[in-house]
Amino acid sequence: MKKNTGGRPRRRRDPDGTRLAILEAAGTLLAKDGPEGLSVSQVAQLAKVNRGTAYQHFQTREQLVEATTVWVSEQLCQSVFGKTAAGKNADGKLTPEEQAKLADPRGGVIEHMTQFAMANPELGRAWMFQVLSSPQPANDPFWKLYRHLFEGFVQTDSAQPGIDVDVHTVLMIIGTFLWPVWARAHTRTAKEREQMAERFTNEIVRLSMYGTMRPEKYPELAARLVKGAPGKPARTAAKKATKKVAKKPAARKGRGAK
Amino acid sequence: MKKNTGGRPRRRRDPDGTRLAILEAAGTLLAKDGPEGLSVSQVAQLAKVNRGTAYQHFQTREQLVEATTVWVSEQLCQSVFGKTAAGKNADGKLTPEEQAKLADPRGGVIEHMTQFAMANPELGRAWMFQVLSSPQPANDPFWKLYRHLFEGFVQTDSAQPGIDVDVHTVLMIIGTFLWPVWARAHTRTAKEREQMAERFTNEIVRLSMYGTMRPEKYPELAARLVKGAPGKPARTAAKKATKKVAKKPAARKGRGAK
DNA sequence: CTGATAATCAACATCGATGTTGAGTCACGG
DNA sequence: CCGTGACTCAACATCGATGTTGATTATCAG
Repeated sequence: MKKNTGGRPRRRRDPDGTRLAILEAAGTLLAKDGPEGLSVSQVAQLAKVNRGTAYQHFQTREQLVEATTVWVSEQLCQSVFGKTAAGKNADGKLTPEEQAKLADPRGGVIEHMTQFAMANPELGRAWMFQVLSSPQPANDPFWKLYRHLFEGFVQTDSAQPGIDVDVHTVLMIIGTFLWPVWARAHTRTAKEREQMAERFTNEIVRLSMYGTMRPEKYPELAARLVKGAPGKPARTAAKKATKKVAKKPAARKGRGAK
Repeated sequence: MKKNTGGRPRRRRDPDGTRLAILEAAGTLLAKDGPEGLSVSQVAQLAKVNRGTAYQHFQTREQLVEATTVWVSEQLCQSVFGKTAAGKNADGKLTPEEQAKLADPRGGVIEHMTQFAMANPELGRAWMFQVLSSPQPANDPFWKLYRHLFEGFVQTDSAQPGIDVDVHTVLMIIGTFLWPVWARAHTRTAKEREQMAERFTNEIVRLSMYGTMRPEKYPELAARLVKGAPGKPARTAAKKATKKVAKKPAARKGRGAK
């Protein structure tokens, strides 16, 4: 008993396309409002899809958020690492090519990440929201992959000794994705943004090579570092990370009927 | 015509205390849900205050969020920097003591920040949400203060040449506040958390002193760095930051009556 | 061409959140 | 001792968001 009275023409039937449209819209809004701020209505509106259709693809708001976060993470993995070095070499050793790729500021992972982050600030932001909201940020596939690559580099003799892999993963990943947020606020043209990206990779490389402090100016600090900090060995310390698969359902705030 | 029928006993009259309770509750929830996920109802419930009371202190949800963010930032400034080095020496030059304080890993700003961040992961998280949601992250007082201090350090001869202050500010601030999020997920006892804090400061100091890559392994990279990147001078480049005070009202999603 | 399948959508019932109002209650100054 | 004003709170009206249902229609297999 329902004719298509006015309104926009019925959407062409294309399940996968619709699903993708919904995910993209959800990603955009995720970047704007965070996981708790996301509403199915807004997503549907932005995706130019009836809200009911969204519920056809994702049974509940929670599931939509969930699906969107893994989709975002997949996008990141895909775009930054491609299918190269995805699963193989899981023993922690890098092939020489991978090691070179990681370190090289031209065409290496760092530049790749920065480029992608600058080009897709929304995805990066959405991903950060997700990380901030997750009880186990390090379970994220992108996070794991990056950490794995970097750990491989650390074990080569091109790396300085005593690097803490986890601290570095936090610094690099987060920095790379937050930089575009900062840079957006200080640029107007695409050209400027390109310069910002370069500025970031340059500084990362500079930092990686020389740090920020002149060691000769801090003799006793340097002495303390070589023999390790008082309380701890200060080694790479990849600590097995108390697994504890706490997968709580996390009852939603309370909106909606039955 | 309203008696106190059942319910909890009326709250003792204490405006400032109430206001503070609301702000603290709001801060906690801000850390959990982000600015868009914050609801006045939840805040009131957590603060053990009637929802109407919250509206007495903050006319609207938006204003509550706003007030909470500035409060969080103030807490941060207060706790990390104290009232030392707040406004004076705004010319960018650090006194020798300040410079020493900044750099010293024992009792310096870095350790201070890390300690505070580890002790108050919620505040840090709330602050990060805020930064992520703000169109102008660098306008945050805490951000400005940290940047100012670091810039002072960069201009001393204890610093390596060519440091990009903005990139560093992003890395350090964000890293410091995200580290506790990661660390929380991997620790159980307070002792462990203390070690995590130390691990972070140690790595920051190590990174600052030696970087991650052995320069001798990357001769042509090193050569490129000293004479600057091809496209740009790659100098300190503190770029005057297009002020543009875009203070948009940012119309709320649309809940609520009239 | 035709019936089955499933994607799309409008409408419904329900609920929580917002912001407002007016009544109760405490504290303090005169 | 008694207002006066600030503070606290319950109840109201309204609106948007959720999740469900059943009608409609595009697409495909036979």
